[in-house]
Amino acid sequence: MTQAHAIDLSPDAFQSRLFDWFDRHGRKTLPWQHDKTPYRVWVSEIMLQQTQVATVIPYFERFMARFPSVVHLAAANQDEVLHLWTGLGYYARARNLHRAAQVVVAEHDGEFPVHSLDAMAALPGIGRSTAGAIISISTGRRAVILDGNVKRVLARLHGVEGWPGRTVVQRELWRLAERYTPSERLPDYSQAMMDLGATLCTRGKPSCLICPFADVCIAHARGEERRFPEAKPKKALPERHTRMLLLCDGDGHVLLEQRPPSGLWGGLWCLPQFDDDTALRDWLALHAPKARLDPSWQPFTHTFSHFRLHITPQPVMLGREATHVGESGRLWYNPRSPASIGLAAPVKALLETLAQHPMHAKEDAK
DNA sequence: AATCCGGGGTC
DNA sequence: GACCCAGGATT
Repeated sequence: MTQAHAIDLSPDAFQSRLFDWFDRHGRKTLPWQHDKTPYRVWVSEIMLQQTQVATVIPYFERFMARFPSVVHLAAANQDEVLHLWTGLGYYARARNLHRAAQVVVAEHDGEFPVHSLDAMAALPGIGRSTAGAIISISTGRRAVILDGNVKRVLARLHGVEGWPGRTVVQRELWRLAERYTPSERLPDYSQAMMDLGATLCTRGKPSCLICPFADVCIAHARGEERRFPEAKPKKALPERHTRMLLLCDGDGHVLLEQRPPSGLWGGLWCLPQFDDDTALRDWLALHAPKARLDPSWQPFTHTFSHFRLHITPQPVMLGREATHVGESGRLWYNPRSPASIGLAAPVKALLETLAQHPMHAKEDAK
């Protein structure tokens, strides 16, 4: 995690520009933006976790109509809470919401502990950022938020490198969020930061031309808005192995099979595949008992989005003897005069290799 | 401190 | 099907 330059913008100047933008362009009429009680703000914040505003609105209104207060919610059956959540997803949120309501009633006399960030964050489903949002928006007391929107804004503004899941990056973003948070207009500030991220400093196509911070934004100066914040590093892909049978007849034709219409390589033509050498030999014993196995070719790797496939090509020569391979979903392919069919990428590569180095009955393949 | 969990919308 | 989205809980 590094920052190339420090930007030349004091917290005062930052807040001034942000409020000016918010007063003109911020969202102020969302259902949870009037009557901003801790209860209503809490429910909205939980619903909005990992869920977009447009999706949440009708759920929020139904929820408030049925459970107007934390006492109503605490007294409800979990089934009914989940029923009102159906379609919103992440149902653990609803279970935590219900449990937290019962804790608030049982341990806090039905009042959210908004005077303690720690007490708020101790409630099920409420973490540091959500606690800060509830406190700042519903009470106006100074509390810091750092949700996905704020992370994106700050990472771009300061050119903060690294994935925000990493501790050092997270710590730096919290430090910046703390630094810019004012002591006045807290409800507007929290809302403005989220609005900026949600409507202007968006992930895909940020509207830098109308951004109040375009002149001081590190990411914009570099023309690299899309690089911030960095995406989660892709973890090592699972490994799988397969053997691909290059079954060649006396005319140099190769047996192909068509894949099922859906799934991996759906509908494409492919070499017969086997999990291991035994399965391949069993298949040959059944369909081409007189075939001769050549030495297998050098294994190579094909990478999918979700796993890596190690492929060992196994050439097999047929003489003039008859084979017992059915016709359905199979064809004999001539590598030197390719047909117009869909081929899986590694299969295409193997067939091209075969076209350049045809196997002969008495010659070992490479 | 890093990983896990997890559902709908959108392109 | 990949990727995104107002994170928290778990280990």
